[in-house]
Amino acid sequence: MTGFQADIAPVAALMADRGRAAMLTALLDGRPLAAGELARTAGVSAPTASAHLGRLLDGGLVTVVKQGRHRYYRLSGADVAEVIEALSRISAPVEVRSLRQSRHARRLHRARSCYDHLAGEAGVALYAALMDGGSLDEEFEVTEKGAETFARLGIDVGSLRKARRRFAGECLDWTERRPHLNGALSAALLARFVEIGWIERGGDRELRVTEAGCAGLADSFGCVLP
Amino acid sequence: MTGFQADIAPVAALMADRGRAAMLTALLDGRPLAAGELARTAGVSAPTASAHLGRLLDGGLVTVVKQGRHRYYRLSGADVAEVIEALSRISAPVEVRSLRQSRHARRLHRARSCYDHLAGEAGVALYAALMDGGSLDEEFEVTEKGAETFARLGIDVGSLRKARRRFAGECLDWTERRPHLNGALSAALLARFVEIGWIERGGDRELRVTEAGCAGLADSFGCVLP
DNA sequence: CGGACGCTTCCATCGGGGGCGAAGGATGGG
DNA sequence: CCCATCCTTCGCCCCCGATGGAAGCGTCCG
Repeated sequence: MTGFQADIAPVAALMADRGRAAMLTALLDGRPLAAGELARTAGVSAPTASAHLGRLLDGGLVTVVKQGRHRYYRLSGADVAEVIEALSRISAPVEVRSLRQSRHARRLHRARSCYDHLAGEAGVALYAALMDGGSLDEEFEVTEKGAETFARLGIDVGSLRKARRRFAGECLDWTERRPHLNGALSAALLARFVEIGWIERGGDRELRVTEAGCAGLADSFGCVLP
Repeated sequence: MTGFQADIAPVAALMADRGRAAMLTALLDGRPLAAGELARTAGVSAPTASAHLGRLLDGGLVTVVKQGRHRYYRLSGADVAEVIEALSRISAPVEVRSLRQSRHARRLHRARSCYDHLAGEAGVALYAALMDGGSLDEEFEVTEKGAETFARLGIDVGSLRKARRRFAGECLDWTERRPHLNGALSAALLARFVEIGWIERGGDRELRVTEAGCAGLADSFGCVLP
């Protein structure tokens, strides 16, 4: 125990900047976040955030995964989270909008936008329902049954297919660690859900499945939300 | 859990300097250290160390107690120690002389010099034995029995009494949290113990009670060391 | 292919913190 | 009463790191 010597100053220095601390705190729950989001969270410009993230990366506090043109950063391990929590315990609490914060986190977990499509528990559940219910096959092609269902919702699968964008695919959901649906189809679904009042947009990526949406999703896709 | 927000950057900044980190690590076991010692530990000048300690004090990571012309700093609580330990876990280990370090700490705990007199477990035990055995009374005066014992050891109580320095008193032992003996008498005792081979001086405040010393202390004062 | 977007690299600026020497208080010893 | 010791304050220098604008690179979209 006593006698173990470690060079804590460099790691502490990585947490000693307000911007980096905000980023690390934002990553505390293990959910990966894109560089741009972290920049907004820290309230700094993109170049500054990039420099900060580079230092955190060098120091081994975070890891990065490239996905398309995004770079998702996450804490490198639970050890790091423990340090942040221990530090929080002896630090002055700041801005007691914690209630708001936690409510926000809970909502993001349940349903959020992944750029233009649905993610979170709801996204994963919908994807599972689409596959299990036979609306999509394993090649992400719309089945006859699926086409019928989508048409009934007012979604023109034919025009979606003409878009250059990928029609549909899997996207690993970061909070659920299970895939949700991607691509033009998924984007069209979310847009339509918002149009017909099944989903409401909140601030900051928040999405909320309405009661009508809950019933509609169950009715159309056999999708039951937790 | 999630949603708790704290301003960790300022506290982390206090640990982000190599010198301050060394000071905090040196204080990890809860033992108070004087500013000068901390300066040596950190390898910086006295003014620099003073500035660092001032910042640590402002930040609430350490507390200070004035004792004479010394200022003893200690960690303000177990919370702080936990942060340092958590940080150590994710930091690169440094200089694996940990065996030496821990041995040193153990020795200081058992017996060390408190400037010119004996402290640590041995110091506390000797003081208790002197009082319990009736060599000193409650006014720190030497009793008849005590005078005889001191004389047999070759200590001239009379000349000690002539010194302007305080003859004897209590000094709170920082590791034991119990008092040990202070003043001219205590200094003379330590000096004499070294002369007659009961105690050997080591580096860095270390003292070691020899086998002869163990027997002699038990014989002369009824002082048994743990 | 051209435009938009996300992110990074390069660059110049600039403020704050670390460093020590010298001097000033405070305390204790003789 | 003077000196030694311990620590702090003051003053100054220096350098690292934070910052954002402009430009470069890869990716996605149409």
